[in-house]
Amino acid sequence: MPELPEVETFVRELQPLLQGRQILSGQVFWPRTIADSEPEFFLQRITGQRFETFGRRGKYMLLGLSGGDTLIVHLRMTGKLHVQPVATVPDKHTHVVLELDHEQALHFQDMRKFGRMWLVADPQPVLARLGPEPLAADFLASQLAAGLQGRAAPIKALLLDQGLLAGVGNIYADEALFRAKIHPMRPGRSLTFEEITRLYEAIRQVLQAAISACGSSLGTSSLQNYLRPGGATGNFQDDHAVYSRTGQACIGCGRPIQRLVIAQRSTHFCPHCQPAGVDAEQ
DNA sequence: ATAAGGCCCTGACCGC
DNA sequence: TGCGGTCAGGGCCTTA
Repeated sequence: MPELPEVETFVRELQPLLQGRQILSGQVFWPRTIADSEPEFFLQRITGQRFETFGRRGKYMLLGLSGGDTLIVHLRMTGKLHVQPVATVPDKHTHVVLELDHEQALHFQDMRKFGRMWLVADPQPVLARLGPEPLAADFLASQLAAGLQGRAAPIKALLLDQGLLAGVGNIYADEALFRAKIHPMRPGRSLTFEEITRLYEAIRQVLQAAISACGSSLGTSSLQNYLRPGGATGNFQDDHAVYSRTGQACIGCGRPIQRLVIAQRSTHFCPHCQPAGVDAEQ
């Protein structure tokens, strides 16, 4: 599923394909994909604009257009953007097509139909609830500590809270907790500052490493899998220490990786390398 | 204010 | 082979 590293990879790889391209027309096949307006209005407003700038906030793609609007795209679980020849017939899971100049088209494909698009003059209201960017130069461990203060929920659940930290999802929450040697059930408020600092470093390192590897592709089919704009897979799944490795040997101690459900999300960890600790309330 | 559970979706997978 | 049930989960909503 696309998290911060996958969205960052999408933005980086879409830029050379889309920059300067003009939107000539469009079609919306699943109206709910357009989050904030009627599809007719969305298409009428986006037509004629060119892709100019390429950014990301959390798991949101921010595609700046020449008319001053921003096309915001959230891929959620199975969303993908692909640049195709204009003659390519959209498949049953393609919900938005934007016809571009140079005989090309941008296809939004999303088997699960959870993905959303917004066309806005000001992105801020859509992004208002997001917490700090974990890779920003001015993001500090003390901010993470402040966010965890007084929170009784398991640290794994808190890492998934986009208001606390923007961009971490199920995969990188598990990977960061393993690297920081923290049990996922630990209440947020029980973490010492030393542990929070370890977690802060682990989050930044694992996200950066995943970006360098162009993200993680884990699905069993091309519809479910995260695939880059050109259809290539990411490579970071080969470096996962715990995610989707239930029963396999821990890379640290050789004992089997275990699976828990926390906040309705599968959670993978090593009970030996990530001990619950005396402070854990469960 | 936080926390927990439901909902949206469809294809893969499992057991019979 | 066919079929029903379960699982996957990000963000938003409701409820306590």
